[in-house]
Amino acid sequence: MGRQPCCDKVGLKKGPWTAEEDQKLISFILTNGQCCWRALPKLAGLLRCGKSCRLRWTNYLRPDLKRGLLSEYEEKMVIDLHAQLGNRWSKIASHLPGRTDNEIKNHWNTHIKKKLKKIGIDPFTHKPLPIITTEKPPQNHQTRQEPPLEEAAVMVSETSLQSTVTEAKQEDKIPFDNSLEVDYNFCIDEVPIIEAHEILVPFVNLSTPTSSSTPTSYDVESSNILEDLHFLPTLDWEYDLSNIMSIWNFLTDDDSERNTSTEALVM
DNA sequence: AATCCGTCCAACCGCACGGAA
DNA sequence: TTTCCGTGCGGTTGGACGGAT
Repeated sequence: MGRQPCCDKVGLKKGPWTAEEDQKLISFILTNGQCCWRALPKLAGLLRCGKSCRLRWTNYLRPDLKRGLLSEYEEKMVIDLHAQLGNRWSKIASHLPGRTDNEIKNHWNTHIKKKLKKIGIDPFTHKPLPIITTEKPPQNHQTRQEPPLEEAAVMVSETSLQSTVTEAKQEDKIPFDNSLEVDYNFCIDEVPIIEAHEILVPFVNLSTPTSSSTPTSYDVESSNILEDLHFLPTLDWEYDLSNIMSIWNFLTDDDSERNTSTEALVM
């Protein structure tokens, strides 16, 4: 049967938005609120499809958006959330007030992926990348003795990942995929199941507005995330977060500081 | 100065999902 | 239950920009 296109594309404008178009969209939404996106362009006098208007609004014009590069803290959150949630950018964005899924996705693809690769971590699995040597790889992986330092560190994220996937299967009805169970490669019996709201609460607390006009801003510098997370049951959060911070030092430190970070990983 | 090349990011595209009829 | 519509989501694209040659 085929779906109808979201709008009649004939005569509609594509490409970058002009300041005039932006102004029309902003003033219409501020006056009338976000109504039916399909009808909006006509009502607002725009030669755009509704989808384009929605995207422009949510990704660029919304007044509560933060602009500019992600802070260090936000990047750390993105990495940890990606380890838990995978490429579910909208879910990740929902934990970062004022940031859009598109923005986070772009930042991941252009910055964070490179940083992770640079330190030998696969950005897709959050596991160490295979070490490239001139020798042939051993036939039997069980002969491997010690995991690289990064592997020990990223186990934190894998733990979170497993619990979140388990939860997602229950709540979001993700189709069960046996390959997931195999890939994570650790015993889920040892992993406490954490509900989503238990994970989110500390970050929600952190987002206490610092000014009434900017409800999405929060004072990252003055927050003590370790203290905020202590209420969580059964997990040694201080230890785990210290490891996360150590991973982050790998991402942000220059080479002269890297040895210090390495020491932190083996504590 | 000109060209090439890589990076970044706004915007587009197609699919999936949920709700209404 | 089925179909249709509106919206959301994630992957991809294309153009602007800046640095290297």
